[in-house]
Amino acid sequence: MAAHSHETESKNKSTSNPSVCFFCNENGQEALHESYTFGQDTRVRECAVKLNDTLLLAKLSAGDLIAQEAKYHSKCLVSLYNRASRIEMKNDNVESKKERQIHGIAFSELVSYINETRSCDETISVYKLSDLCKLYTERITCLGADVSSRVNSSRLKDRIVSNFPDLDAYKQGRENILAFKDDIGPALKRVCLEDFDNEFVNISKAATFVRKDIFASNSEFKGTFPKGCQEASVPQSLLSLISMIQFGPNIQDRSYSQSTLTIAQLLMYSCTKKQSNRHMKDHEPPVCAYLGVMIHCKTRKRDLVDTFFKLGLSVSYDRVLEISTSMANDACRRYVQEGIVCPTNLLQNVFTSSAVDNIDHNPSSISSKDSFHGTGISLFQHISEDAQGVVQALDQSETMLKCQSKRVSLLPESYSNLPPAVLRFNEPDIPLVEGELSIDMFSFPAALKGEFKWLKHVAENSSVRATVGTNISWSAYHAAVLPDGNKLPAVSALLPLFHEQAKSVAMIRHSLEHYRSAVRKLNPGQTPVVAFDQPLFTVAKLIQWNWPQIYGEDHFVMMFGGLHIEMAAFKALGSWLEDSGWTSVLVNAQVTSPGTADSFLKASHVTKTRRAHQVTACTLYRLLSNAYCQYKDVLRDDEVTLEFEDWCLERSKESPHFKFWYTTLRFELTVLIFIRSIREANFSLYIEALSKIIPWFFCLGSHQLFTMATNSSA
DNA sequence: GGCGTACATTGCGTCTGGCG
DNA sequence: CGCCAGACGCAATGTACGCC
Repeated sequence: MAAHSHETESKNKSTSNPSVCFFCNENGQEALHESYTFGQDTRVRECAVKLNDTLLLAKLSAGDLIAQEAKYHSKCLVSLYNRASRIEMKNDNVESKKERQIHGIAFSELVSYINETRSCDETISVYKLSDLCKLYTERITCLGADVSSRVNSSRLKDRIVSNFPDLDAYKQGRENILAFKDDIGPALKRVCLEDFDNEFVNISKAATFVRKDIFASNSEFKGTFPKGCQEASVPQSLLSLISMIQFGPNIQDRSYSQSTLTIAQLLMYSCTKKQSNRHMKDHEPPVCAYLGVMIHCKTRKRDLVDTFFKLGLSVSYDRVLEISTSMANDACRRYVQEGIVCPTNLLQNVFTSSAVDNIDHNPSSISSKDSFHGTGISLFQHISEDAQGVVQALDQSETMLKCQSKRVSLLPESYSNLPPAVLRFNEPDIPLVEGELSIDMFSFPAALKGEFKWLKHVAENSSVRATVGTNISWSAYHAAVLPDGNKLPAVSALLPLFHEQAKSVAMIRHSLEHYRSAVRKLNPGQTPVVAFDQPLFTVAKLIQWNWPQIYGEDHFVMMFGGLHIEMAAFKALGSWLEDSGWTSVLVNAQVTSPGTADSFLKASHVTKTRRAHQVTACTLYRLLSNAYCQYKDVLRDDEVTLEFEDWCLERSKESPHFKFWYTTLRFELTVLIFIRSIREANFSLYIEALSKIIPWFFCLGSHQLFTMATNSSA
């Protein structure tokens, strides 16, 4: 292909002394040429490698062509080049179709460029072939084609001239110049008058070119940020230009960095037709909309959004409000259409549970006039590897309806209107539990072993300074042990809040109703599961027993919330440890102050209490294992060594003191397992741990809790 | 007189409809 | 699409009043 161009480069010269051709080893009829240039040598070597011609490679290994004073037939050389290029063609035949397409696009753009600049009076309508060639090559690179083989300029010239019949090619030295016949006169005159800066013309040409692309493309914000929206929102030429400015023209990979995308979008946003600061609504790239909405969402500060807007980084505050209103309207419209209030981030075909709680917002302690006692309903979805869930099918066509008013439309009346309800019986018939409550201890023993492993891990590692990677703390250890598949985060959503206080029959009934319709939509066939705190749980249970046909125990599962069970368990543990000297131990060991230690007994601060019990468990285990080691040391040879657990049981029989603290350790670990079962969303472990804890509620006087917890485990 | 409570005032910022 | 004025909301401060 490019063979002839090289042919002309190397000055051919017939030699006087007849010898043989380097390639065909014959003298032949034709004239022999001598090799003069290093370029030729390298090219021949490349071809030899490509063709895998061992004979030729062996000859070449003796030295370069010039040093060997090699002579050749031009036919032989050309045939070598052609064979090599054929191989090359075969290699990228798949790509060639795409390449040809890209060449076509680039050429058509070149033609339109010539047309445009010709009609424009400001620019000169004389084109250097080399410039056009450069532009063409650049455009091809932009479009992602390979330009390792040079663009053939004379062929390009022929193509251009055939497109423009009145375009003439002139030769001036080595430079080819193209000009329209009619324009020659004015062009020459202008050249004579102006000594313009060539580079600046190039810049302005590039700017005009990219600007045209910017105005041709459309990037209206549609309310969502789909994948790849940043690339899609800006023209390819703009991205290439910025990328070239940032990193130089030779970039290897075709993906753009975020900074390139951002700059391109900002440019796109601030391009205006006239000299004004008015933005166009159909030129609103994702980054600008995102920045504005994000800042407003996180800080709620008008000033910040305004500042960003004035700096040309984000959309205006007005626009942010408009976007948020139309998004809210969009959601409301969908809710009204479906008759179900179900947030769009929830997935379908995933187990969905919910929690109902009261919201107390009491900003001023002086008067509770402005305080807010509302109700919040949250939905939770537990995704795992085998239940990934599907995104809800939404009609994207109608999203972001143009709304004139900035007022948010209303939620469906079925949601916002609270139907009144009162209990029919204050002491309803409580249905008996059918069948017997049997719980197989399926995973609890393994979990207990896991806890002991943690204790052992702590005992082994706590003496040395903790390095990165040794997870001492209870939660970090178990998180590290957990297989990766179980670490997917849950999806959660909050339904619109209610002004009504939660602790009323009407409100609870209403929330049950709406949660149920959401579950029917998201995961049909699933039994609804709702978690409550203590006061609400009572109301929910009463509702369940008053209307067994609608909310009966076979229709709904009411759960006592995990946090409250945990608190109750710690309280039980507190009353178990009361007056045992546990608090004074904590104070003497300078773990806490006396006041805080006392608060652990009542579990008023859950996190602190949990931590205190974790520390206690570690210490107890350490004392235990020390004692066990001593026991093994003094053991006589003829006695049977007891296993750790058996030894513990044996010791418990002998010493009440030992039994007390061993029981404490077991209880603490059980509570920790319970907490872990919630965190790992392990339902069978939850049931088992709860059934282990419930007897404690019974023993330690908290009768109400006993009933509630039993209810929620049944 | 000190303290606690209820209500009014003030300053600042956001929301909203309307205008150019 | 951008800007503006008035409405509205919130929190801090000021003031009046009753009780011990």
